[in-house]
Amino acid sequence: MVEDILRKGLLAALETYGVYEEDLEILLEKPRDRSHGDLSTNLALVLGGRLGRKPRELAGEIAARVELPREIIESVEIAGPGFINFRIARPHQIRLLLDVWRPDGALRDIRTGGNRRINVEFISANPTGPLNVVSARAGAFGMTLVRLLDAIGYDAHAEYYVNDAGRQVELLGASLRANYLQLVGEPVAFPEGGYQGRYLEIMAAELQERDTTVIKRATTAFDDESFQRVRAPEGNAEDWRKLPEQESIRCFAKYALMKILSWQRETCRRFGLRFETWYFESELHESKRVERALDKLKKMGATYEQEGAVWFKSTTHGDEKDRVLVRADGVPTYFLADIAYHYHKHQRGFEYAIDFWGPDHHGYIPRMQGAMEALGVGRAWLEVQILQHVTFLEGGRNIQMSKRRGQFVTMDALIDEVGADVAKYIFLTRKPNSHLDFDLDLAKQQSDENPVMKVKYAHARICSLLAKALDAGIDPGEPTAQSLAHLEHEAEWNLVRELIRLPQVIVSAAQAREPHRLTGYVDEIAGLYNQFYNQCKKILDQAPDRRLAQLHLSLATRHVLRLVLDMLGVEAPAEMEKRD
RNA sequence: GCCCCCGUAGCUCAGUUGGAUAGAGCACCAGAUUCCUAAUCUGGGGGUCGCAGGUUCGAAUCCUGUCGGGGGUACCA
Repeated sequence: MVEDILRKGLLAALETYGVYEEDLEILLEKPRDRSHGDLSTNLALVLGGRLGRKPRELAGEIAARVELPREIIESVEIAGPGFINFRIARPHQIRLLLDVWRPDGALRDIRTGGNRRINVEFISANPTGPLNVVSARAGAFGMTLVRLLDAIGYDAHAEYYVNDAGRQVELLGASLRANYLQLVGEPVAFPEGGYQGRYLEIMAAELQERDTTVIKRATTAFDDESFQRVRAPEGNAEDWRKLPEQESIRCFAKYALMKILSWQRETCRRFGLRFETWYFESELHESKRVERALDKLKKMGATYEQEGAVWFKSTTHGDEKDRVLVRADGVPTYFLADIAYHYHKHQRGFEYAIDFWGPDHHGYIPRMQGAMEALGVGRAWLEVQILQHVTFLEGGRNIQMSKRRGQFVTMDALIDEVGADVAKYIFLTRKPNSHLDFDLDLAKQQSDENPVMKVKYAHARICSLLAKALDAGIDPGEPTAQSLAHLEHEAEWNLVRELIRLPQVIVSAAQAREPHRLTGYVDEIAGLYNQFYNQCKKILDQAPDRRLAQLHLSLATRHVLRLVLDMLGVEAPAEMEKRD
């Protein structure tokens, strides 16, 4: 690493001032302004105050004293109030570019995670209806974060938690049953707070028309392992109808759950989301993990009883008030089930867990981390990322979403209308905790206002150029230091400088949990490539040396674009339809 | 009341964890195509970084206060 070489050289130069490694951290950063070189340090500014020296003078002395390999650092300059700027020699920049190109190069060096297992849980929507667009943002983030963590050497595991137990599922069953009874002319009162979406009416109609085949087909959709526990109840809707009310509701609920989960899973698949585990809450109850988690908390002395309920002393673990674990009527709260779930996550061998939650759950963080602390796992084990809401605009107007009223935009509709790629890309242009206005009209337009198109186009352009080269009998082969030594134009070097940042961009995006740095980066690359392409016209007509260098630069650019687009889950097309 | 997020160009947002003259896209103005895909490129105008203090060599960034917008604050799920 160039940074390491610089640090070493600077530290050696600092010894004369009695300043050593442990005294300060040497920061090296890419100056915003290119004329300030490739890397810059503020060290003289920091040290100036401490040593009672004028920063600019000190910088001059350090710059004169520092010994650096000429073939790597071409120049050392002082500038401004006392910055020391370094320029990386071009041959070394080429080495760095080749390092990005090679599979065993820089991208292997950033794999420092030691294969430690990290669980990343996202979406985890209630199984009471089709996934809505809010889940799409969580999906885009979660999946990209998983890939980022893998890229820096962790073993990241995508997980989806299914709340398939409890009241809401019962309510779902009751809602479907009411719809069905209505159809067969035996109307009952619609359950209070029930789910009124059209999807339940349609589901009821299906049950009425083609009972058993529909049920059978739906059941066979769940033949892989993590879904073994999802099964339709015996018989058909007519059988279920005749059962005593509670049992009847349970059958309808089971069926609805199965159907809805199959939709949700299919929607995720269409959106390019792959979960290694779908974790079912019902399993927590059946396996007695909920009780055991409670016992453990009791044993640790973290609970007390009051007014018939069991409370968790979350105030001693950083929460503002204590929370109920078991209600006075003996029913465990969701909080307790969540504790059991996360405790089991830890027991399953994950060294770290990241959860993506909606903004409505941010108040939940202290108690959840507090519970992990009380269980001896430690609060830092669980990291929670809050995803702010997305506002969807159509025709300049806000679309309000409410599941209860059955008025919401589904994730499927979003995929149908704007495409998974565009949706994912737009979601990933903002950091997770800021609000996002998603303009549906704009995303639908396949126009130049659509940011993903610029990047896809740049990729397609490179593919087209390389195909043209092959047609002309020019096979560029692999980039080499020799071929790239013929890069000349400023636009070419601007591109090189950005391409070699890839490893750092990946590391910083992964560590900061900010996948939007990838979209920013890839947009920059596409822009720089377009500038190069426009300024160095007619690549194929150039002298062989120049032509080869430019083709190799194009190959390297394509490599970087593909790599990043893969992480974003966005397709990199070889060609685009020409517009007009 | 308390907690979280946000406030940067006309609009949508970046701003490399405290750096040098605050950037990009869109919109607006002026240009570029006998050319490997113009979904592109070149140039231009446009700012009291909500406001006021503080911390220091240096603040859009950190601290305090304040104003404005959004969300949360259940023995709900």
